[in-house]
Amino acid sequence: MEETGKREEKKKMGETAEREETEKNEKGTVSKNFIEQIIEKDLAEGVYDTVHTRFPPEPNGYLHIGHAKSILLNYGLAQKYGGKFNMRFDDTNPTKEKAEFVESIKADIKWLGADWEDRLFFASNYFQEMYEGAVKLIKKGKAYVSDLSADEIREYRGTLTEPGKEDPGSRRSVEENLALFEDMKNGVYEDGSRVLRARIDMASPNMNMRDPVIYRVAHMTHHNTGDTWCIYPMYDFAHPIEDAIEGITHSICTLEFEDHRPLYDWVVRELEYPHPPKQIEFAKMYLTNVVTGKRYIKKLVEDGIVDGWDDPRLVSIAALRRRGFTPESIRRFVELCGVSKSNSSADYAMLEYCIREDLKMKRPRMMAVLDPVKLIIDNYPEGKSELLEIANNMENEALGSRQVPFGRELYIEREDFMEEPPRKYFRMFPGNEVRLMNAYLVTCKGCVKDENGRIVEVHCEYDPETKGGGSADGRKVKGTIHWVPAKEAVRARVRLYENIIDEEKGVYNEDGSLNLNPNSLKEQNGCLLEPALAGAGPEESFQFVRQGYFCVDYKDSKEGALVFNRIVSLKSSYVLPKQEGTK
RNA sequence: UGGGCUAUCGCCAAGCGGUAAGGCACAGGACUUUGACUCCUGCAUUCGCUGGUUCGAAUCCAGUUAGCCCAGCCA
Repeated sequence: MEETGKREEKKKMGETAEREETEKNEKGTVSKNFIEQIIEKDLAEGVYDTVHTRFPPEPNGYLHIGHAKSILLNYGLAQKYGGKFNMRFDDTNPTKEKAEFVESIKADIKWLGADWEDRLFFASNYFQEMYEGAVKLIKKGKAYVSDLSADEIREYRGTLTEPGKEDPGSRRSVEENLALFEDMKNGVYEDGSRVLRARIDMASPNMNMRDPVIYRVAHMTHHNTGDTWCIYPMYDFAHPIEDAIEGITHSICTLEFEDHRPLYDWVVRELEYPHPPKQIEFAKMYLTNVVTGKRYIKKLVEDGIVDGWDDPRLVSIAALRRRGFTPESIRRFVELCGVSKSNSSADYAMLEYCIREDLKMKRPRMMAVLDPVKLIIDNYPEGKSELLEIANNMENEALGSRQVPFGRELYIEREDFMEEPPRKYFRMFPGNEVRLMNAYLVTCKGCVKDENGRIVEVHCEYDPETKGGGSADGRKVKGTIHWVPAKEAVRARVRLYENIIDEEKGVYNEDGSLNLNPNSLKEQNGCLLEPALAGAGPEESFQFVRQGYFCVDYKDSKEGALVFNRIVSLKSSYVLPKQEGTK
């Protein structure tokens, strides 16, 4: 919502300043991105009277975070200007497309929250109109059938610095072209033997304008049209037609298509579409140090390094979802990144910020001990136990509370005890008093080790007057640590992730292979959770107090055998000194 | 070496001739029953570089450098 901000003008600046003022929203975002500026200008000047965008993926793979930006941009623009957003599969090349991807792409986009309502389209449903468009071009003398092989076409095209040569097919008559194209359509020719080219300018400095191929022969079953066609339009010819048919106003694509815009405009002009759509290019944006290449991910899967396209260390939409990212967090991320024309790549820290921000108030904050060591409260009566009522989220009462059993024997985090603490360590060490979160103040009395010197028990004494964690006499403790009851705790597996890429050295090695981080996955098996977590269901997420945000893995987690993925750790300004110990 | 595009803080990004927004990250400090959160504070005399125009330039002009994209019958 824009703030109305009708304040009287203290400045004489007039409208400009006032308008800028009203652009500010609560989040402090001030300006419009360049696409919004173009749209508003178009609307103001009556170039268009509505906004209609689309997301046009080819169904040839899985969507990743980079696509999310395009999806959300297109959808967001339609929303913002009260227009429409279409979902369209750009399936003009049957050799690369599969129906299974159609479904996964739809699922991902739905999950992200982009709503195409009833406007789900396939470019392949426009093949007839595209064919007629091609015939129209031929009749206008703007297209011709070429006999050149792919290699010859490349040769004839010239180079970046030299103009191309005329294709011999270019001299054919309209009638001959019509007949030949008809034959192409009727399956007379083999794949690759003939193509239809647009007649533009073989000497153009823009390679795309050197009589581009607009139709090719491919005897192949199409996932949508089956064997109806054996000629298929090329992207450059098909896309503007698709946009024009659907009444798209602003056809947003990425920077690499800038050189294609003259061709896009040429097609729309030659085919005389009354309301020409406008192509606008923006810079796609990625995260630093992530893997998105299909080949690379395929290899990671084959090598057993990841367990599929949705491995939580990957950044496909499915992987982000499995890791525990929310649609809201991704939307926020895309929004924070902005839209521009300069190639850039965002810090992963920005994404982490977004998910922490989203989950902070929404999810319960529970206690889970990842690396447990037993804590015994020597002066707590043997056999006694009590139920503590603990708020699920101290900053959000609406999340209610749960009960946690408390007794003489608990588990705490191994790293929350040190026999010989370094400076500024204010967790448990002999003689120190700390708070067991929401329970009691306890004073550490020492520990018991096994024959290898490994600590097996930590001992302490509690102050019965401090139930709930507060002290009657007002004394304060520096440390508050989390715990779980020994008897009632629930076992779980927890996966801790680091970037799959070794960030020090970047994504690729010199030989082009991936520079993998061997520690990208660390699985902890004997984690202990407070009992309230026992019923956590698939994709449910929690803050594990002092540890981070975790999400139940929907693939591997089962009732009684919970598996959690760490979405992101909490920020921390404290670095635990290196422990030399039994490892 | 042809054409297109881009250069503003470590990472994003506003700015559109009137004297460098904001976010992330980072660093201090306050608060704290999460070393979290929250809250303060700090963080580009300078906009790739060089000239020019102007009272005034990140914004205009000229030149220069760097990066990205284009020679698929891929999208």
